[in-house]
Formats: sequence, C-alpha cells, structure tokens
Amino acid sequence: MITVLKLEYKTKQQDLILEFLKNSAQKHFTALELAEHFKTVGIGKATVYRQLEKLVDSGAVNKFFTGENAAACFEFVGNSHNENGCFHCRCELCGTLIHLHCEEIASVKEHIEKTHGFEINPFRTVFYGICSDCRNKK
Amino acid sequence: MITVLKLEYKTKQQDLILEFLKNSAQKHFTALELAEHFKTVGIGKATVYRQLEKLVDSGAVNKFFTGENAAACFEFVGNSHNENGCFHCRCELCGTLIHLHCEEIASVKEHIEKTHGFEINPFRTVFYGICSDCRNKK
DNA sequence: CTAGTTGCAAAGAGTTTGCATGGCG
DNA sequence: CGCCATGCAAACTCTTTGCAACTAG
Repeated sequence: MITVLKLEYKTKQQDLILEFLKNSAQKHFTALELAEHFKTVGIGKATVYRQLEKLVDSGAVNKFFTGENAAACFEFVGNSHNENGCFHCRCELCGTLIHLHCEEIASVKEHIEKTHGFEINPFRTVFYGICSDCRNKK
Repeated sequence: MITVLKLEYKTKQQDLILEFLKNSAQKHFTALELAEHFKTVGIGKATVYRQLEKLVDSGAVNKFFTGENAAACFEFVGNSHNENGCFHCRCELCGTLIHLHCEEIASVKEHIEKTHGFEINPFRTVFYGICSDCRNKK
C-alpha cells in the first residue's frame, strides 16, 4: 500500500507542477491548461508534458481521457490510492465532469470483480450521460 | 424498442461504411484504420470521419476512447437498444470488449439517476479494467 | 563531471474545415 | 434544380522529439 514517489531527480519545475496539482486536489486540468498556467513562470510546454508523464508513472497524478476532445486530463491523487475509487461522470451536453464518491458504486465494482471476473480501473472509467442541470433545462 | 436510424440522405459511401462495421460486429476500428481500408474504394478520409459522426449520432455505431493513444475507436452496436442497457467492459491489456447484461448494474444506473441526478448513457460508457483472462495470466 | 532536465521550435498523429465538384431526392 | 455529401488539401489541436544549453547530484 506504500506508494514510493521515487522522483530521484528533483527540479524546481517538477516541484511547482506537483504542488499546483496537490493544492488543486479534486480538480482536473489538461496538459495544455497546465502549460498555459506555467508559461508565466517560464516553464515550457514540453517540460509540462514530460513532468506529467513522470508524475503519472510515480502514481502521484492520475491521467484519464474524458472523450470530449481527445485531450488527456490530469489530477492529483497522491499516495493514497483510496480503495473506494472515485468515479467520474461526464455530461455529454455541457461537458461538466462530476466526481462521484459513492458506496453503491464501489459495491458494483466489487460485484463485477467477483461475479464477472472483470477488475474495473476506476481511474480510467468515465460514465457518460446527462447531468441534472442539463436534464432540467430540457 | 425500435431505433430509427434516420439517415435521410443515403450515399453509397455511407452504406459501405455501415455495412463494413455491421459485418465486423464486436470488432473496433480507429477512424484512420477505416479511412485506410476505404481508401482503396476511393472514399476520402474526411468522408469517413463525417459519416462516422453521423452513424454515432444515429445510434448505429458506438464511439469510445481506449485512452491508449488518444485515437477514437468505432464499433457497430446496431438498433438493439435494449432497455436494460448493455454495458461494455474493455480490457486494458488485451483489448477485448465484453458485453455486460446485469441487473445489478442496471440498478446502479437507476441509483445514480435518482440520487445523483445523472442519467447514464450505457452506450457511451465503457468500464476499463483487466479481464479475467489477463488477470489469470499474471 | 555526468547524466538527467529544460526550453524552444519543428515534427507527428489524429481530427476538422474550406471550397469546388458531384450525387441524392 | 436545390441541398447535402464528397474529396482533396490545408488548417488545427494535442503531444512528442531533436538539440544545445543548463543544473542537480
């Protein structure tokens, strides 16, 4: 259960990116959004991509695809791979991404694992559908 | 239960693409793979993209992201919109697509709808994870 | 000092768009 | 005939790579 964030080589760029994501837990950003944000500090686009890759490998950051525009999203998950797993819901109309922490879903994860032999990866799985806001608008 | 694939304008390119996907049910292709395949018949890349979009809108074809390389995948799902909703599980290792008909999952769909106000679209939603075969191999 | 990192710009992969031509209804 | 679809190429978006300068260990 111990995640070793073995980032042997430390650079200030790496620190800045990790800190920013850590302080924005539960929020997600595309690589380009991050690149844009760090441009002011003088961190180049390529560095953002390269550091994100390392952070994902280290387990500190989660990478997932929303399917919206083929742009990957990144978000801090830390060393605490919480067993419940946090699922994402993406609204097909307005694009909002909703984080779902729910016992009932965690139990389905378990059900599928035991009964169907399929081990769900909550970090990659995204539920598509219509959010309550958009439903009400209709 | 009848899905009307209302494709008012019919072209032979559209027919070719739909037929090909229908005859390859359970298989998935990227847009570029399809474009490559139809290049020999004289169908342009842009047409493949544009027709795929329409077929997805019509419900005949499902579009999903493997997350592997940010390339979208397409596969025939037909008019069989069974009300239970058939969920897909995609193995991250071997790429197998598993069709899941299960009461328990249908109930979660309902739960999320009622409790979280989010209306899941079973056709777009794909569970990512590791299938039993690949788990056993490890 | 050595090896990994940075930033820039250029290259790549996947997808979308503009526009003139062609085909369905 | 009018309108949408087609095909080509160019444009666009997201991501990766080459390379010289730089920096952590």
